[in-house]
Amino acid sequence: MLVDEKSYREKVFALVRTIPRGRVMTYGQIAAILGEGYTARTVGYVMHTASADNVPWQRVVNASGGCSTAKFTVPFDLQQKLLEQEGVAFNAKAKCKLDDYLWSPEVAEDDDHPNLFGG
DNA sequence: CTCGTGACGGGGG
DNA sequence: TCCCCCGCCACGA
Repeated sequence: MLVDEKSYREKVFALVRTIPRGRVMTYGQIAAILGEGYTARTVGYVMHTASADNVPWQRVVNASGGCSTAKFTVPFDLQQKLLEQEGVAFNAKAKCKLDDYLWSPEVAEDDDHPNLFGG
């Protein structure tokens, strides 16, 4: 690859772009996969610089399965709404079930879930 | 170069 | 189970 020396941010974005519709990843998981130098904190920082045009930022949630963006970055619960449109269900506590929706690029083929994107 | 910030995560009460 | 505190490291002024 000609551009293996991507920016710190580009690596995060590249990974986020691999998250399929109807699935999510957590900041900590992304940091763990990218490895050295990456922490949930920095991944979160990087994500806030992302553009909706370049990255499906909505598919990144915190370790609790909730939307950290709901606090102030975007109007109210936009992220949750976007995810719900993709088939990700949230409970009354505004958390999605990570056991069902968490995406792992390394075990992508192991998915025994139904086609959430079906539509 | 230095200081403070921030879309996080884990442990204890 | 929820809330608070501390540590983590890239970025911007």
